[in-house]
Amino acid sequence: MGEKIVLIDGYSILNRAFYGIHAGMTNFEGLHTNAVYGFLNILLKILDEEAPEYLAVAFDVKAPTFRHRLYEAYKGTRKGMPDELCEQVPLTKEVLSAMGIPVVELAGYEADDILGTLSARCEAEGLSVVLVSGDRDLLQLAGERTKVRIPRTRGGVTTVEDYFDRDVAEKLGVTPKEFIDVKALMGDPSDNIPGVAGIGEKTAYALIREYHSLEAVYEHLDAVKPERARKALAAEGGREQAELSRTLAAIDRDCPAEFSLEAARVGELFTPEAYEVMKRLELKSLLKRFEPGTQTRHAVEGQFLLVDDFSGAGRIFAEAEKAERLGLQMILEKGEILGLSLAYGETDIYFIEASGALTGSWLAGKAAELCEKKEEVWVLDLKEMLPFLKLPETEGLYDAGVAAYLLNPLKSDYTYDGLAGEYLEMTVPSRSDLLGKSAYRTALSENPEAALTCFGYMAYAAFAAGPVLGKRLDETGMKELFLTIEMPLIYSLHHMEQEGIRVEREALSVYGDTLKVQIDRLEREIYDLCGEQFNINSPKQLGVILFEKLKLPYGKKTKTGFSTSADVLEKLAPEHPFVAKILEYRQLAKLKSTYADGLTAFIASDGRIHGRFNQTITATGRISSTEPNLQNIPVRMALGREIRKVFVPREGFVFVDADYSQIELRVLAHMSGDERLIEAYHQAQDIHRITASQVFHTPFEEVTDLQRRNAKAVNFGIVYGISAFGLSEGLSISRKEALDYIGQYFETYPGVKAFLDGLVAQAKEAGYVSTLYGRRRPVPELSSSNFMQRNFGERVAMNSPIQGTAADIMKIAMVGVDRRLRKEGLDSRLILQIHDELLVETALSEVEQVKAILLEEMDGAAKLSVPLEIDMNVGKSWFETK
DNA sequence: CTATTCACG
DNA sequence: ACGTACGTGAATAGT
Repeated sequence: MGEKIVLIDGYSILNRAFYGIHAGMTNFEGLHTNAVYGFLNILLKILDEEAPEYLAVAFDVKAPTFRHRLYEAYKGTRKGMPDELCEQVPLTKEVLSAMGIPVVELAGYEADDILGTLSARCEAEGLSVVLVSGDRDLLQLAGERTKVRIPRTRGGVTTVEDYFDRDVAEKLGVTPKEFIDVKALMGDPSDNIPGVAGIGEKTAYALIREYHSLEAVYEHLDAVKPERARKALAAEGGREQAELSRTLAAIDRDCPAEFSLEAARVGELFTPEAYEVMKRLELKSLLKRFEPGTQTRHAVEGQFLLVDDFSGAGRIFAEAEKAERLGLQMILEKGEILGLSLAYGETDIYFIEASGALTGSWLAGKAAELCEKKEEVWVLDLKEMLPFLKLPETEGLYDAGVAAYLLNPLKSDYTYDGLAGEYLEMTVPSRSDLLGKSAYRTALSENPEAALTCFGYMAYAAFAAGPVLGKRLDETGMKELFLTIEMPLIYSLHHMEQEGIRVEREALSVYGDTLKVQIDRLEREIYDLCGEQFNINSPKQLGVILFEKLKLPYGKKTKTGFSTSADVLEKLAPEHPFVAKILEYRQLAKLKSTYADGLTAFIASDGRIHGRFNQTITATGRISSTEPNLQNIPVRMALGREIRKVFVPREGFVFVDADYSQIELRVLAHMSGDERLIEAYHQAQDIHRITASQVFHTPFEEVTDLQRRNAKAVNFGIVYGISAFGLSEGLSISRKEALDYIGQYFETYPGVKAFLDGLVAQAKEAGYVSTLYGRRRPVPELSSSNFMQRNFGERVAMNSPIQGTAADIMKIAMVGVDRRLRKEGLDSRLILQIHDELLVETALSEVEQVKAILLEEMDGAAKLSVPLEIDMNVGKSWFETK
């Protein structure tokens, strides 16, 4: 067995990678990195599979080649490459150099020629050769000991087609050498080579299959069928064109490329230099493989077992019961149970498929049993599984995703592959690597091996990462937060999702119809006023009308043109009656599309909307609401607020709504320990008025509305992480005046200033800030070299502990309220949380009891140095609870 | 798939 | 000189 060399066509693989992977991928400095990422993924995959002794990458040089001299219109590789791709070429070369992989280039020749030449030389030395390119032209180089590999990336999944000479013959019906003559006849549209006019791909292959060469085709021209092809070949200049095309298509296998085999010997690829480059490019999922000193572990996927019979399942359940720790994952899709994955040892990883008598509900029952019995069970996304597990709060059952969220709330998701990479130093294929975009059910029948791998890793990642997550939570002081707030909260959120909220479909539809009438009227009026029709919903078209046609003065500009946002338009309204119409149109259009029509689509068959409450989205610890978002139902404007009339309790129930009054400012008072601010809260209800009184040195009763408004804006500013610019925008005053207010505020409340300064200092030193309950938010922006980013980091450092602590308190209250409603056997249920507000659908007979529970649990959630005020309202709709 | 806009706390 | 208030999600247009 001889040695092996892998030769890669750099540009063509970059090209494939560029178009195969979402193009928006950039690093912190804004450099595009998607092609580099894709290139490296393909490179590493090939290296894994081939384990070659030698490796080199060929690139085209941006200069005319011999082909351009022969044929002027020749297009070649580097024409028409987008800038986003061009800029990644030097990055790729940098990575390759850091990995010690030689790059071969030669002016006047294409990468194809280099590959052709090097493969010929290496073959002559007895090596086997692997050529990697995205370009099928290379098939002419396939040989007995030369394999051509063509990777394709589709939807993030890379598959590779492999060709030895016999594969070319088998799949194309021509030999690699004959392939050149096929190209001579058909030309190559991508390189602008026309071939013989009138001969397409099909005919070209048919001719060469029959006659085996261009010469032979012309020797037997009289016999050529069909007639159409014969005429095309015989046409004037046809043969000359074919000869030229052949010269252009033929890869030069003897060009003067400089190459030393010894330099191409594969050494340590995962060098510290390579690690540094990866880090700079922020190719995070690749980073692990480059981490100095750590060896990537590959789990043995072959040991995952698929089980679909009772005796197998029974044996696994029995074994799982004995294990001390379990990773468990129900595989769910569209409300159905497809199966259950279990992992309880490094090699005990199983997927039990729901089929036949081994039903989903039986599996769910067994899974629930395990969760209840076992001391330590780790899962991913418990909330999604609860509708099937039907478990009450269960000790020893932990959500690895939620744990990982606490450890780093900035990640976009908490999927098994990320957990494996981050907490197990293990590179495992992601769902999309394995299954592409196909549904679990489809994958299970069409690609059971990949599906098994995917499902197995889910349970394994939870199983293996669990203890690591637990340890990290301990080390970071977040274990209690996890166990006493986040884990119980999963059940409360699940309950709210199950419960849903009743919506009057008819009333919502009437509301939408009313809006439609108004919108149509406004649309006509707008067209009349400007004398033409256009798409009012298009900021681009609207900008043209406003600022070019009507020549109104434009305020702000966005990256793409004029800003037409509401604050700009409001300032413009006095200039032209048209502007007010636009604002009104926008408002109504928003209400109709997002709320009237949008909400209707979510009304389930039980007449209720069951939205989702997400626990692992926000950077600060708040929950988020989706499908639909029930946390942004209109309330500020009268017309929008009307929509709340369609949210009603079921028969015999009312809504009890409770909200914390200014919880964030109270949290600020407590956390800062500022004595005057604390005292202010003990004195009066109206905190903005008292702030105004103290900051502007005015007796409480004499505070003007303007003073109060200003103080309120400053209070907001403080919570957001104060900046003079922001405050000046918020109040429409000069930066200097804003700075003045801030100065006065800090003079009045020096404790607040010290507190906020301390937060920024702590963030700079430790890299994160914390809430009162130990929840952390990393602030990586503070170490940025970008001024704007750093400023942002400072505001985040000031805001997150405040917003986050308020979120913690609300979570404690929610869990408390939910538990008590159930424990006390009430029919009333918590149905919504809107950051500082809870909505309880309350049985008429339980109103007083529920009010007491809300008050006790919300007030008792935290003992701060200022009182927690709670406002409460009862109503027959969400509109009435104000 | 990104940018813009706007609804909420 | 730089150029934004903090945290979200959904609809729409347009590349």
